[in-house]
Amino acid sequence: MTVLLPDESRLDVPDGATGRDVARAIGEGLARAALGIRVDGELRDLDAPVENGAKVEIVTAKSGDDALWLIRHDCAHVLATAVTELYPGVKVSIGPPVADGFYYDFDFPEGVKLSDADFERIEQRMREHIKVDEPFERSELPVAEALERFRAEGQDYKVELIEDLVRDQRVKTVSLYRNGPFTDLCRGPHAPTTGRIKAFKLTSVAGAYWRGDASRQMLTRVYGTAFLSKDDLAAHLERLEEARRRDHRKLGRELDLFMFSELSPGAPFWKPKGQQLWNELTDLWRAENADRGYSEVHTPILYDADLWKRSGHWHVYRENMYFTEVEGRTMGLKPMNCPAHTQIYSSERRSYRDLPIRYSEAGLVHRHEPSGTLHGLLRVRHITQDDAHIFCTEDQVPEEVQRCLDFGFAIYDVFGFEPRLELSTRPEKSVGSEEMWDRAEAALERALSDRGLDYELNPGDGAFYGPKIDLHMTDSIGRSWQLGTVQLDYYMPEQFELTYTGADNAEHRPVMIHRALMGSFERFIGILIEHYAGEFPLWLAPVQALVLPIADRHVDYADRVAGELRAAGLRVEVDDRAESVGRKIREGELAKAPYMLVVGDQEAEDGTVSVRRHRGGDLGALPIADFADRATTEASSRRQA
RNA sequence: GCCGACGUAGCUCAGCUGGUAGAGCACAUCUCUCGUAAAGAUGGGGUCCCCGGUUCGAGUCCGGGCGUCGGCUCCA
Repeated sequence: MTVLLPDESRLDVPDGATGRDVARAIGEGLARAALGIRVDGELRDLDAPVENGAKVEIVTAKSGDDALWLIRHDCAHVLATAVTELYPGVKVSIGPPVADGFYYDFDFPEGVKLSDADFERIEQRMREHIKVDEPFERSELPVAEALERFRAEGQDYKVELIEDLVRDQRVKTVSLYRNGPFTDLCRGPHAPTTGRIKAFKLTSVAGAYWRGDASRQMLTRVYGTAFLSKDDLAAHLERLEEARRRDHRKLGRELDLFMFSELSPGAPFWKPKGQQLWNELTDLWRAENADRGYSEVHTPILYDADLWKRSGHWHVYRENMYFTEVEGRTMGLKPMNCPAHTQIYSSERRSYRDLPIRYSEAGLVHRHEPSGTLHGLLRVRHITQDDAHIFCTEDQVPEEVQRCLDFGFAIYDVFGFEPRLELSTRPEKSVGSEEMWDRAEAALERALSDRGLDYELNPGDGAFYGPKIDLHMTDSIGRSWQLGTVQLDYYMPEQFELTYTGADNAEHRPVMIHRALMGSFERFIGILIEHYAGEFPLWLAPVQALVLPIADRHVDYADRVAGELRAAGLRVEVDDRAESVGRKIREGELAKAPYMLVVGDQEAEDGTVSVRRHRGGDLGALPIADFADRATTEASSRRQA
């Protein structure tokens, strides 16, 4: 028979040939290096047979993700091997490869608690299994036999998995993989032997629900990662270190931006420098909203529970809201701004001539996020959304949605974020007619396709009241975040009986578009801190220039310099402590001050400043006015170079 | 909320099997007046997260709570 190779050439191989046979036919070296095969796009074991006419690609260490997937899957099995040996009576469940490594979920016997202190012992045992290079042997077993086997071993989770396979997919046989003493129910594929794992490390231990279901057994998940070379592992650990170095919680403390108190979990306290950052972002937000036809509003945070009953939040979201009694009335803190904006909308009679009406608000909402989910600025209970609601006619929806997307792109562009779009459609639990949803989804699709935008489809992931487009972006170290969302809403206008008078002099229902682009100021700033590693562009930097007098006699001149620069609109501080210049520079660098201006006898005499750029070193002396020009020009352009 | 770990000075952390708490940095005072990443000396500073228990005695052991961290679930 014949197989097709990636370079389009054909290769004749005997009938019934396996991937290994194909590799061998190409070259003995390739066969030795092979980890698996990709047949017509499907990843398989190296020893799996190939079909006549199939496209066959040999996966080696150079194959990137495929190779990593295989050895990480292998490594998960090796982990389970070591754990089952070291902890008799442990039950195994599943152990897949994931984005940066793999995990395996275990159910340890009563009384056994695993912690990362146990990793060394487990890793040692894993190394032994890798060193002896145990082959992964695949076998097919009739379902009945497999069930009997795992029942006898007390492996309840495996039994459940097989039972589900029988029920959902009507399988007759299941595949098992054995490596050394360990046999696992597994679909595969695997690399030929454990020895192909060239570098691995267990990274953390955590709880995880069996099958992701919070009502079921909590298992112990051990995370690890594996690579094809020690260098790759080292590079990965270096990346993790980089992420830790950029952690906004650490930088927030070091740069004096914000803090938290045990007395108000999930609610940041903004210190003067952090507030400065916040204000700059607010200025950007306000200017852009004004340019794009939004009217800024400001609404209360506390409302009678009746409002929440009407908006539906009481029924769906009560558990996550904060309530208080006020003179016998139940009042609730708003978890969203939309009901507030509907109040303004419906405070007057509206004409079709008024639409679209666009209300923007830096809306303060409170959501009782579960305690275990709080995470610095990225997951808070006190949330300031860059919110807006657009009330428009059905016909205006596509254009308004496009305007929202353009707005989002413009904001992200300021920070150099690359956006990615997802369209989410009607979920199972939804309100409104089939026809309405079809129209709404079509409107969103049209908004996307008119702009020629690529997007991913998320069927069934929309909000209960309407479909949405989510805006995701990637930061400077490759992490993806969901920031913005543009949602169509046909429900809230109905609930609040919003109307406008049409050209036909009849009452019509407007459509509401909810949109947030940064998501929340808190989260967005957290992401910015990590994106810039605390080294903000000049326009955002809380302190733009530090003036460093060399000796006490230069303080007057330093104050004069600071005064002139402030008059030019720059944020400047003078370090007038009786410390050495070396010390002041060191601390200025650690505080990531964009500019440091050293002034001594020479500068005072010439009316100059010696400019030092953060990370850029000494740039030489400039007249004060020249530096002011340079810095104000730089700060006035928000867009990244 | 669930699983696990952790909570000691402003920060980073040490404190063995229970015997009245320590370092570096930071801070204060004094001396030094300094040219591109840390001058020197002296000193102050603790409800060892909170509540309860065991004990002659608890930072240390036990129980409960709160918070933080890593995950899981959740994010309408």
